Amino acid sequence: MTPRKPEDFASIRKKSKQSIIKAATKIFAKYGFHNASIVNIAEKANISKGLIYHYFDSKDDLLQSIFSQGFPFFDEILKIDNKDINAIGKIEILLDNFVKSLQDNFEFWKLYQSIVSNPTVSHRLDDFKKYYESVFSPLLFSIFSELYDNKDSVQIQTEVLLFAALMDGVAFDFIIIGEKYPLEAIKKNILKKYKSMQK
Amino acid sequence: MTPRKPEDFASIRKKSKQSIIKAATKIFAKYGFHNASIVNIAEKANISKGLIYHYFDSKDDLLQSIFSQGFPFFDEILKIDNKDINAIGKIEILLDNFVKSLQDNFEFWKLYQSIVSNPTVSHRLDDFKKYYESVFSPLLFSIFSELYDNKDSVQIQTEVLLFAALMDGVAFDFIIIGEKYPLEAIKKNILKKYKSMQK
Amino acid sequence: MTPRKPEDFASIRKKSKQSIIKAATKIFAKYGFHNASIVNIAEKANISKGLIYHYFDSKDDLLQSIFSQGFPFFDEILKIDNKDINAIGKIEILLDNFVKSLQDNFEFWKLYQSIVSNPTVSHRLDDFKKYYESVFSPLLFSIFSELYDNKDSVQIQTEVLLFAALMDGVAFDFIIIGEKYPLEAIKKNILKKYKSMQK
Amino acid sequence: MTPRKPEDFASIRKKSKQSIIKAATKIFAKYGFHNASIVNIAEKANISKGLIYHYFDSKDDLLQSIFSQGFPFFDEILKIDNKDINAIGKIEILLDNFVKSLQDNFEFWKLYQSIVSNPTVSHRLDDFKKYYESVFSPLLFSIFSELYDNKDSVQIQTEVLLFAALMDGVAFDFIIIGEKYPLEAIKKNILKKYKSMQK
DNA sequence: AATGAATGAGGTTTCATTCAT
DNA sequence: AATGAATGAAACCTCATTCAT
Repeated sequence: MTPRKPEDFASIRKKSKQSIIKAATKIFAKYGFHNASIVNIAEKANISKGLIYHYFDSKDDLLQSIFSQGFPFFDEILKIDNKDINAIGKIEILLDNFVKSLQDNFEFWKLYQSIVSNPTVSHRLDDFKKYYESVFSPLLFSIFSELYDNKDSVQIQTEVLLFAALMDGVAFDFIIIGEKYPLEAIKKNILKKYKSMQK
Repeated sequence: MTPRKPEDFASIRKKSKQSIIKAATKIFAKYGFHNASIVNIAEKANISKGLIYHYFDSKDDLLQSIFSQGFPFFDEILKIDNKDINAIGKIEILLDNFVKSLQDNFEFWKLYQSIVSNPTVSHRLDDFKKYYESVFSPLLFSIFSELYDNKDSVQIQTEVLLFAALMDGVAFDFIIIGEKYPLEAIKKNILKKYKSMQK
Repeated sequence: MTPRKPEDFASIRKKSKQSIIKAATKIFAKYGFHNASIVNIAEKANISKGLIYHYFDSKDDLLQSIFSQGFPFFDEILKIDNKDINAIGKIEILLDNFVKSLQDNFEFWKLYQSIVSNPTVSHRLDDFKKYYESVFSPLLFSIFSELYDNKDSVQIQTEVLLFAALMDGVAFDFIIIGEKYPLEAIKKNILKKYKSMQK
Repeated sequence: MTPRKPEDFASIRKKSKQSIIKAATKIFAKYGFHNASIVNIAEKANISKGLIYHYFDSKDDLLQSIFSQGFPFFDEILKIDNKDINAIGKIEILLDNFVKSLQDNFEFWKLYQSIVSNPTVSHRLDDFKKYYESVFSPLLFSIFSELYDNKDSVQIQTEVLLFAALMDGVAFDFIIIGEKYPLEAIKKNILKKYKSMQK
């Protein structure tokens, strides 16, 4: 019965928020933002619905918090530790990270997709998308600049968009089709194509 | 003065249904299925909400009717008149048709994307998706079989999935980004890549 | 192509009204007033719903018209041709007529019952009920006055109410239970009871 | 300050549910099931319409709940404490209980009557009617078996139906006519008739 | 921090009624 | 006389949010 110290409260608070975010991600991913009810989420998190409003201002705020917490998922995709590696090597790492993230954070990306396609709610992702743009595009641009060193920047930009479209498309199909989608085979095929282009 | 004839009624029906479907496609695409209200649609179509229920059983039925009417959009993408053309030629036509359809039926495809990503409503697309599978996959399979005639069927299938992912990704990005997305440049780049692989 | 004479129009009009009333009685009896829709009735009568409003002001008016037409059903129950018959004889005829009417005009009485029990619509029956009161009560009063000639008018009135309750109850149960209800056996039993009381 | 305990919630729930059922019984009885709106009921109960849906799944469920709660009303009619009493004594108690219940639970029986006569909703009473059949019929059968010990079972059954019809008819007329209906006088008259038959 | 009772705006749906032809 | 397209009031129901405890 020792009184809790302030940092205990903070940690409890943080833990509670986390468990709500986790439950909400699952429920939003499963039912879609609109069909997921606050009660669903509360049940999944084993708390009362009132408590959700203790931690989040609104259902919208809860959604936004999920994506605020999602930046690390994104960073992991882009993590290339060895800087000395060449362009193809970087693409390989990128693809590896990407496939891994799709599998590990399936629900998060599923939710992301359903939100980004939903015109009314997609502005909730603006920060996330801005961050994505600010980090992902430059990285890809540098990689493809190295890969095709004789091209002009418009052409490089097209290559970047094409690669991005490919990743988005793979993610899209994987999320819709699920486990049966041969992620690994496709990853290898993509890599092979970029390798063959290099020579 | 003379009472309306059955064919008059039929034409009124057809016209009204079409104008509702048109308005609904726009509104659903703009706001998303759940955030679009029947009143929104009625206002867009300049009719009363009651009339919508005169022609469609429910909001769901209206959505389904939109996709039932969407098969032709899909067929147009796959239309390859000249059968004597080679694999690359077919891919080129396919890409041309695809890009054209994305531009011409932007709202339809935007709606399609938001629905397919929406877990709760996506089963409304089952017929559409089945049709897609039954027509699109075989066509791509035959094209890529010709293109890579030394590969086994699993590899061909992977090529098919890759091409499909590429198209889905391009559609995805175009729909999110809009007019600014360089569809034409990307199309040409894709085609160039497949051409270079052929040799 | 001889032009129709005025009386033809009148007769056509009458016939049309009749067929609507007949259909409406069936549909109202089957679904209840509120759950019966004008479209149901129009379909049953093989006409358009608009035409119903040509003949009747409203759904309510249609209901009222059914009961306005129902007086003869009621009169038939009370028809006792031979005036020289004694009280018991009259009761017997009354019961015979009553049972016959329940069977012949089942739907009408079923509708009557559902309306009379429905607080919101029952005032539509006021005329019918008034007529009932004005004709039925005096008749029963005279019969029971004869049957129990030594009783005072309050006692006679109680006998009248009891007999009425018995008939209402039999009708009620018959309508709910349907064909299986042993109307004839019950009729005979009632009659026997009144006969035994006579002595 | 201290949060509410589970038993507090339970008591709030019980109280609220009861007050809704009470209000709903009144409103349904007054306007009929279809003409009674959820808002009417909420106003009568001095709560919001949302709360009704917090406790009941639907308007239909609310109706059914009323009848689920009505079994005790029914049991009270059949309560005959003294088993040593003879058939006539039992009939007397039955009639007393019946008249008392009609007066005490007027609104409930009025609602019952309007529902049982309403073809579309009457199946909501199936449980209630089954219970009625399973309890009421056997009791009456045993009473009339004792009263007319020389009769065969078909005749006894007819007597049972006749008595039931009489009660239904009395209830029917009382509910329609209201306070002015001389329930007591009629009850006495019925009893006298059965007594006179006994000898 | 925690609960769940209570609210009410807003959405879908029904259907009697009107009206142009 | 006849049709059925078109209207809109009114009903049911959902659910994010508030609040007393």
